[in-house]
Amino acid sequence: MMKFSKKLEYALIALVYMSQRGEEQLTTSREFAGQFNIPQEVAGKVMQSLARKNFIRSVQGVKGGYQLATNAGEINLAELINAVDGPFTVVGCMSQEEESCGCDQHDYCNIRSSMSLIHNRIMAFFRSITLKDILSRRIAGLSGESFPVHFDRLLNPTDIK
Amino acid sequence: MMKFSKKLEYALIALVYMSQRGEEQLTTSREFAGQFNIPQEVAGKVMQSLARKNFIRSVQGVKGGYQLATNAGEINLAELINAVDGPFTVVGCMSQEEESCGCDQHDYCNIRSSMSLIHNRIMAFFRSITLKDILSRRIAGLSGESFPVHFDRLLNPTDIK
DNA sequence: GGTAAATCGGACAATTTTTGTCCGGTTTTC
DNA sequence: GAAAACCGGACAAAAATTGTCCGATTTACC
Repeated sequence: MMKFSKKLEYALIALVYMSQRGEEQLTTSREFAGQFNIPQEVAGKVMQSLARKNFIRSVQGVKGGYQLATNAGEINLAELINAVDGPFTVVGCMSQEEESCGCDQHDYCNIRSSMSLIHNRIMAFFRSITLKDILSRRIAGLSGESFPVHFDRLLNPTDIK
Repeated sequence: MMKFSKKLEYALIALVYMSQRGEEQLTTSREFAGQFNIPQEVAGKVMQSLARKNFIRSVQGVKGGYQLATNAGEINLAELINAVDGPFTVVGCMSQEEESCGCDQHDYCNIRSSMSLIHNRIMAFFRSITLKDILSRRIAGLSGESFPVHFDRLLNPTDIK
């Protein structure tokens, strides 16, 4: 429940992978798929999504491949989710117009305004996480202990638009 | 993608609904289902889940139904998700032991530690939202404007266990 | 004591979403 | 011109979600 999609995982893995080999390096979807045991076609599509949003640059033809965009480090998780999975909604009626909503019955959406709030919060959270954050967290290493500093700014109320 | 499940929605609606009619009031699953146009059996099962975790109290037999537990207001969203949908994981390998993970290949989990961090953050966020919060937000009314004060404490680093 | 209304709980069916596959096209290097 | 790459649509398979069915138990009331 509420799991990240595989496509998103693949996209993150790809971006991290490409970050870790030089900026200039070209990576083919085939190579990426091989390295991480991901179905080639799927890897291809994910990278295409990333290219469409200019998170990475595609080079066609033999000797082609993908290359990290300049300041890819600033890509945030919200953009990434949107690029790869389409719009994120914690609850169905988040995207629609005020009244339509799809859910029936009178008192319904009991919950709507709170859900909207939660939705905004999570969006703000995702917006605040950049690829650079993800990268540097890994460099900082290890799993168990206390909370790394550069995550501390996440989700303060002013982030809400 | 990453949507809350219907069961969770139903559970929230139920708890809010029950909160809004007196504490002592009994609510049958049939009545609840009717009010909100939810399939009876589903409504029943959701309420059973809630009862198993003692979020609500069940009274069997004719004239039976469900009753809000005392200080139900303190139930938090994380508990609720767990009760209704089972354990929450942003990414597959979150629940397993260190090594098994399920994902193959060498460099893999590129991403693991960052995902774990994100997972913890979201958990902390959900833990910090109580039923009371959801309720009062609704009373505070309206949608558009600035952020209500009682949500401000969410997600500061010390929440991480 | 029997009947009806309610909670329980398991098995299963239907639907939707996610994930992966296939195939043909275009671009470019050699 | 052939091979290796990106591109993109249609579709198939698998998994998860959602909903249905059925029978059992508990209890109020006649």
